[in-house]
Order: sequence, then structure tokens, then C-alpha cells
Amino acid sequence: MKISTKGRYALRVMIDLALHDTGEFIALRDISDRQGITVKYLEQIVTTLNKAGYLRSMRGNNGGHRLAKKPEEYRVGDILRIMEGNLSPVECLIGNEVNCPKAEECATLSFWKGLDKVVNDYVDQYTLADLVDQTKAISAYDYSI
Amino acid sequence: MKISTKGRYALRVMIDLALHDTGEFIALRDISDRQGITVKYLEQIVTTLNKAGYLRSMRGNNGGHRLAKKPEEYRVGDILRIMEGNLSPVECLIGNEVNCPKAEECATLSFWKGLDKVVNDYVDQYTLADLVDQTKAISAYDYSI
DNA sequence: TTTAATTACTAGTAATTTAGTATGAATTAT
DNA sequence: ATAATTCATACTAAATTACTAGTAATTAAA
Repeated sequence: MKISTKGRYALRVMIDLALHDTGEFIALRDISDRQGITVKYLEQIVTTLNKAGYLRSMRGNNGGHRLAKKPEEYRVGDILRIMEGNLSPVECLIGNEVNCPKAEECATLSFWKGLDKVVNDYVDQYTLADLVDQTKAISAYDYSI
Repeated sequence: MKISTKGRYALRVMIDLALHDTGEFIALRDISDRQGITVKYLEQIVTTLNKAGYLRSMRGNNGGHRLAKKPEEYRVGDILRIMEGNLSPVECLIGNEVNCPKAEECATLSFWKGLDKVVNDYVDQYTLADLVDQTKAISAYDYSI
């Protein structure tokens, strides 16, 4: 019942980009220094975020990444679902799809559906802006964390 | 973000034992036939349930297992937590323990705490009796599933 | 036009976890 | 005694996770 490092790190990357947003592109090297995640691993994470349209990226010297939208326009749930594939607690239930031949007879399915719903509803309550505000409140002037 | 087969199967075993409760011990062979889970794998599952005090077990000929309590006395969350270890979405947060040196500075921790809470609150809303009733409602007279 | 810095892409790998299987001992009713 | 069962321990194969490696493409600046 765990969120993987990809999902957790992706949130930290997005928060980092929001906190250090100057309109310029931010290199993975900078994020790596602040977050303690290797550039190589960050590449994988931002590639996924980029393909989802969540980032603007630029190659070459002075290249890097920046948010494609304002922090309040990202739902935390969307970021997590992109990174994790889905947040479903059971394989037989992905999104609103039910993938099980015995679904009609399955007594626990509705229980799992309910769990799936509370999880997704929770993560969709929050936007990136909420996490950014929380970071500012906690760390005051040190946005490295 | 998945519940493992141990957790899922344990619920099915408990439901099965509840549905077929006659006061007698029920052999794993019977549960295996009905649920399509090998006796050997069931052994692992019931051992955990037994050690948690959720089952009464008896060795030897005519031996087997039965529920230690009434179905309404088992919280589904307790069964899942016993089988999964915990239901926490992140390693740094197990139960009410926070295991991270940066916890004080961590902006996402309260977000994960909230997720942990909605998950545990949900699974603790239900008892085994709820799942049993659901099974009866769906399958009418065929309790094999 | 070269150079340095960066992302983009594809593949590989080591560690961990999951989902079982295997073997044999202990126990119990018949 | 025998057959049926749980109990205990160890083993294993497959999948997943969490990275690492190498190289190509792109861009700004010297």
C-alpha cells in the first residue's frame, strides 16, 4: 500500500520548481543539489511529467524545466496518478474499469471501490499550491527542502 | 499503492469461514476448493491470522480452523493491517510513528498523514460482518465465492 | 564554429518484494 | 497403526522498484 519514490519525488520536484520559479528554466542539477536526488533519476521523473504536459522543458546550455501552469492548477492526485500509473488498491479495479471475470459475484469489490474512492478523493482535494504554501510555512526562508 | 494477495486472500478466508461456520473446524482443503487458493499458501495466511488471535485452530484428523469471534467483532482494517504489516502510504510514517530525520522540515508529511488517515478510517468503518452480508446479498445461495 | 551544458532516449542492473512451492515434523480422530 | 490435518522452516521464481550507464540531440555563449 505504498506510494513509490517516483510519486514522492515528483511531488518534491514540482514543489521545488514552484518555489524557485523565476520564469527561467531550472536545470536538473539545481534540483538534484537541493533535493538530494540524482540527476539521472530526476531525468526519468521529469520526462514523465513533461510528457503529461505538466512541465515546459528546454535542452541545451541554460536549458532546464519550469512549470507549465500555475501551482493552483495542478491537482496532487493528477501528479501521483501520472507517476504511479494509478492509485487503485487492487488490480481488478483500475480507474472506473473493473477487470475481473468474477466481478459480478465479488463481495469485496464494492469494498475496494470505496477504498479507491476515498484515496482518489483525498489526493484530489489538494493542489500543488497547497503543498507549496505548507513548505513556505514550515521552512520559512530555506526552500531547499 | 496495492494491497497484496495476502491481504486480499485473508479477507476471502475470513468471509469463507464466517459463511461456513457450523461450530466445527474447517479444513484448509475445503477453503482451497472453494476459493481456488492452494492449501500451502492458505497455511501461511491462516498462520498469521491464528497468531493474531483471529482464529481457533486444531491439528490432526478432523482438524481445521474457525473464527475466534463473531464476524461483527472483526474490523476489516485490523485484518488488513495484520496481513500487510501496515497500510501506510509512505515508509516515513508507520502508524502514528514518524521515522524521518527531516520530519520537522517536511512539507509533504502532513499530506501523507492525511492520506494515511483516510485509508485507515475507511477500512476501520467496516467489519467482517459487512463483507459477509454483502456476499450473501450477491451470491444468494452459492457461498463458494 | 567550437565548446560546455543541458535535456532526451534507450538500455541495463542490483536489491527488494511478492507470490508462491517444498519438505518434513507434530498432532489428532478413527 | 493410519490417515488427515496443522505447524514450522526454508527455498525459489517472477515481478517490481530504484536506480545507473551510455550516447545522441540541442542550445547558448565564447
